[in-house]
Amino acid sequence: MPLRTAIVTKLDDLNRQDRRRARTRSRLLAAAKRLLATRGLHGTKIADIAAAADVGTGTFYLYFPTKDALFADLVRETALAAKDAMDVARAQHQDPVERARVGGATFFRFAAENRDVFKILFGHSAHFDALLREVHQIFIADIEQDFAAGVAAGAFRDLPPAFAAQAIVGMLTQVTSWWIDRQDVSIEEITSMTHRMLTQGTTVQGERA
Amino acid sequence: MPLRTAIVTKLDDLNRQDRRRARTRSRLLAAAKRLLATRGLHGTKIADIAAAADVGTGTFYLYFPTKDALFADLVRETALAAKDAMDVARAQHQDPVERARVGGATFFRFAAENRDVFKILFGHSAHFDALLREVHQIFIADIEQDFAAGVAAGAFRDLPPAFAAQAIVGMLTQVTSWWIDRQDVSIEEITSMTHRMLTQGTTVQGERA
Amino acid sequence: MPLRTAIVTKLDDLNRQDRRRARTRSRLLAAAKRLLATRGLHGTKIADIAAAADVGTGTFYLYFPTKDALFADLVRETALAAKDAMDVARAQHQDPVERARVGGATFFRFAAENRDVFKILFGHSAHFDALLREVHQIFIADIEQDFAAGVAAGAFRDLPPAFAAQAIVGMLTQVTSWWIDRQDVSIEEITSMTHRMLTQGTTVQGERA
Amino acid sequence: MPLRTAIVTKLDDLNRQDRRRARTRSRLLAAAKRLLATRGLHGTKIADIAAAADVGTGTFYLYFPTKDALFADLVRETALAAKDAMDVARAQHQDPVERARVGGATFFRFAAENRDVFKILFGHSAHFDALLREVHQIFIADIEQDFAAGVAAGAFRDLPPAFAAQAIVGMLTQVTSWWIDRQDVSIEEITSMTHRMLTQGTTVQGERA
DNA sequence: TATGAATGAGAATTCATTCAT
DNA sequence: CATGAATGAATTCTCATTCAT
Repeated sequence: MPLRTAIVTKLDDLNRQDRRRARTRSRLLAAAKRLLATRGLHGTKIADIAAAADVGTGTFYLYFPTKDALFADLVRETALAAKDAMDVARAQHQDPVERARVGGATFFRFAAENRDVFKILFGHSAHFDALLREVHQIFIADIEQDFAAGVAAGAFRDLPPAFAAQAIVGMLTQVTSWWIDRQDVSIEEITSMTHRMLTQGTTVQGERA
Repeated sequence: MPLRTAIVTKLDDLNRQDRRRARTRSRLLAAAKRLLATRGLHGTKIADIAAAADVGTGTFYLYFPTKDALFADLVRETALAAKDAMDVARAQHQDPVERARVGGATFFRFAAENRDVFKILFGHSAHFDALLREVHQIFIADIEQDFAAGVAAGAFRDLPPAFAAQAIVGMLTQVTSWWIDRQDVSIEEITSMTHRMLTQGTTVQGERA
Repeated sequence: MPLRTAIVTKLDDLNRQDRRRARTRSRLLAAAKRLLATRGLHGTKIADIAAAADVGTGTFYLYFPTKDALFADLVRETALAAKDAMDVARAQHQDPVERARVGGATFFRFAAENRDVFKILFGHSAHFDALLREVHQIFIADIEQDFAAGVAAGAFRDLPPAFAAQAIVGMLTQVTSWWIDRQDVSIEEITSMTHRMLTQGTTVQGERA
Repeated sequence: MPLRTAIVTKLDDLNRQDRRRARTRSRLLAAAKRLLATRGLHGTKIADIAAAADVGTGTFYLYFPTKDALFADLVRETALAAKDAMDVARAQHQDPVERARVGGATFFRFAAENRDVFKILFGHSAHFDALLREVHQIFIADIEQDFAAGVAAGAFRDLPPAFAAQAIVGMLTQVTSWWIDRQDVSIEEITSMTHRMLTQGTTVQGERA
């Protein structure tokens, strides 16, 4: 065999190997995505992932050092892909409000196209889903009712109360979660800022409809 | 022993038993609250909770069938207490906006007074919490920056961008989480409603400052 | 109160106490009998027995030192009662064969009247009942078939094969069980004696029909 | 590597794996056999079996879901092996009586060669085995005495009373155990059949000595 | 490289028994 | 006497990770 051919063959082999590795890796990720979305991190065993990806248990460790590492890779890759999509969309606009709008729209669209991972990312990790929903519901029911009354009274905008309640609870809980281990912001400030933001919105009055 | 005395004694016994049981139960809940807040659910062993409550391991099982069950009770009881506090506060007012304000304020105050449980609720101790924060941060950083630019440009209200970003992400993610298993709302509607709510707020323009 | 009356009262009290104790004891035994027969020794918890007897858990220990002790009492009392019944029946007869007959008849009658305890005693203790039956069945099926063929060929007496197979297996297994940790009898002797006993019976030929 | 070789290697691997699994499984069974025979089912811990088989604790669970399952497999496999041996022996003969004889002889021989498992089967190691023996003894003592008297009186064949008592009790108890959950046979029939079988044996009178 | 049997530390869970009331 | 809450030693079982083939 001529030297040149040998080298080319060797390169081909390397490429084939690489492609093979990449394929196995994504099969593992895809299998994990499926299982994690339904069973949660704790409920998903490495052996299950390997079996679902149709590789041996040990093979898993040739691609990921631990289960957590795979999980982290999965989550990070998806988050970065979402961010990229949002960046691309926002780059089309200068206006801050417009940028915010397309950012949000892209986020939602991306979520729709990646339900599995988003369930892991933002939906709560399977095991306590039911509980968290149940607890959220306690607050949401009240807010929904109050919001509907406010709409009827002409005080609140005409948004579906079920939607508004979710949005409000989302803001309250995230802000709480953020604030809870900070010492530098007083609760009064948090209360007042959240109230302004919820009632009046982010945009300056009159500037926009 | 006269009959009357005997009956009273028996009733006393029942009450004593009941009180004793109630005491042990709350000691377990209190101990769990402490441990879960710092070590997370996975990191807290049942034996640890029992030890911290100063009871035997087996005693735990006289009150809760599993660790998850205790966790669920803890979360539920706290949520209901928060709801009660909010109900009391809201009952003082008729005006929908005012009711919303005191509701929120009470929620935040309650969170401040029950940091331990809220830390558990928001998973500030979970195993992969660091990862979820990291990922959230990816989105928040962008939004914060954009929001700051919008404030500078006079488009957005003068709210701290760090706060606003949290509030926005909270709303987006909760709405996503809510919508993700629903078929009956289109993503365009979600996008548009969320945008209106975020930019213009809940209250009808002009009616309020 | 006159002395005499006081003494009588005291005696009455003692008797009442005794009767009360006896009653509680039999309620515990009766409850245990019921539970043990269905769930087996291992599957029956002391707390269950106490609850079924409608007494407190601790009360159990005022009557029996351990679970095994109750079990032993139950079994021994029943066995001795059976033995007594058999003794009474046998005492009516001089003839060895007749004594054997009424002994067996009484044993069967007693078993019929004390199914629960007999299930514990001779039926195999619940947990492995199914397995032991399954295994017995392996042998019994073969023997039953062979026995039926032997009856058809005029070699064996006209007994129901299903019955005969049970009887044969019972003899084989009990003899095996008895012999298995003895060194003083050869297996050839066992084989030959068992065969003689099974084929020719216990009674001397010709003497009886 | 030529395709043929590759395939052969893969097959070899599969066989190797299979053989390895089979080896581990029998080591576990052998270890269990040893321990169960001496310590009984309850007294034998899974960790003990694994240790005795020189494998890790977890390995046990790769082969048997529970201790009971291993026990069941052990018993079943032994019973089937015994049945096979008996089948082979019986196949040599046409005559029903002869078939019965070699069947019994083979059963006994098999028991002698598999004392360990038979000890487990007959519970010679169970927790309350001592109790059951004690109780059996109550009946056996009487029967033994009566049988000896019957032999002396010339009514019963000259069989060792200790042996005969075991054989009789075995038949009685097995028949009882079989009959105890049946509704379709009267106790009088059972009594009479058992008596005929015990006294006259299975073979037709006069036809054989 | 791929495999899957083997590992064993670690956690959950049970329940006979005690004992303060 | 009666009670049933409390105990904790003892066991079972899981599953991430290793490694010989």
